[in-house]
Amino acid sequence: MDQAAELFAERGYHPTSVADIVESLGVGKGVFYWYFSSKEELLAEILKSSHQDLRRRQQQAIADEPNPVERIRLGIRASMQWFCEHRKHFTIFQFAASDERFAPVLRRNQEVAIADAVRHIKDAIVEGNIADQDPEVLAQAVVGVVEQLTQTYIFERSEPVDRAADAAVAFCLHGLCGE
Amino acid sequence: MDQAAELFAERGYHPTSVADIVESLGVGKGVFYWYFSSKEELLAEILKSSHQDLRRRQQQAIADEPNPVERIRLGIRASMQWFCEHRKHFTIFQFAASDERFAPVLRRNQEVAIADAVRHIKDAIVEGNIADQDPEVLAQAVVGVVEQLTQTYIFERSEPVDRAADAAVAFCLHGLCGE
DNA sequence: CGAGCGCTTGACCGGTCGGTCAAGAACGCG
DNA sequence: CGCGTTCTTGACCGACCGGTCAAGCGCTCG
Repeated sequence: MDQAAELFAERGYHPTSVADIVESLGVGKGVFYWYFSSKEELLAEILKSSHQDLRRRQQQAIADEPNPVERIRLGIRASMQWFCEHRKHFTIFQFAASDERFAPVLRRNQEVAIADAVRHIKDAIVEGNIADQDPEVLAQAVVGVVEQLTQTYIFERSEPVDRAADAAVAFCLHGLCGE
Repeated sequence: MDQAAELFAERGYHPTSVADIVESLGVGKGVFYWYFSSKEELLAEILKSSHQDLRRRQQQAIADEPNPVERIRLGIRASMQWFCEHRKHFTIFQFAASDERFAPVLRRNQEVAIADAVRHIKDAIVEGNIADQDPEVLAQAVVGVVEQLTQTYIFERSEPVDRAADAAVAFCLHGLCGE
């Protein structure tokens, strides 16, 4: 499944044939259809498992951190680190978002991620560290910043994750105006 | 070309055949290859012209506005308005970003958009309305926020553009912490 | 009128794709 | 060893795709 993700990311979903996948694995075509009912199901499975993996990483990173703002900072950092290590999944996510068959799966995954973020934002609002605005809007905006900076600075320019993560955190906390 | 964009957005690039496109136009296949050398060139052309259209809209919106922060606000608003009216192009952009053949074109387009934003951010820094940080990072972050909020609130939840735009502007200016 | 050219048609081609299936290998078990 | 189950193979199928091209339409201009 990991090998298939690699191929999907390199060449795109449609241009990668089932024949390509099984060949790169050195197995016959039958074995593919023994474990997956279709090529479509394979991609859905990749989407699901990578989302779980990212979420696990976020939870590990913020475990036991009492300060909610610090949890957000660590979550952003962990997410960017994960994308850096799993660049291929980023491309796959982008494709999936553009395909009507996979967009719903992706949307549900993102709803979970947003819900996670919302919890910490609410905590921070209660503690008075974050202004009292709609937490979901804030969470969506944070996700947007993280994805954009990840793509530009980590993938396209290969800058260190730390630098990009610090920039993302700084913007998310204080926006254009600074503190 | 507009009709083709519609189909690409609805069904995706690969699943939309040249036969589908010419059929929906009620013309023969030959006429397609008279005007475009390939299906790939058609998409590249769509990418190019829609980028120009969006940029024109931004420039119209901010024309004659002396205050750089206000220009940024108007630019964000105009962009979200444009995406709202050209939803199909948003989906196409997403697909293009996931395909190695089109990603370079898209990247150049985005570089232009970022450069536009950077100019106004620099002006605002000079005037002291925006903190003195790397303007390009700020511009990238703004783009991320705009794209994410557009997708979630305008496309998925059909909220009014004004509300989404106000939320984007508020976040971009002051981040999580508020003013 | 008719020669030439820009434009249009749609049958056709070579090739590829997702998915099937009959055949059999590998293995556990009595 | 014989038998059933699980897993594996790769040739094969029908469908479809991007792209070509010989043929023809209709407009302009001499």
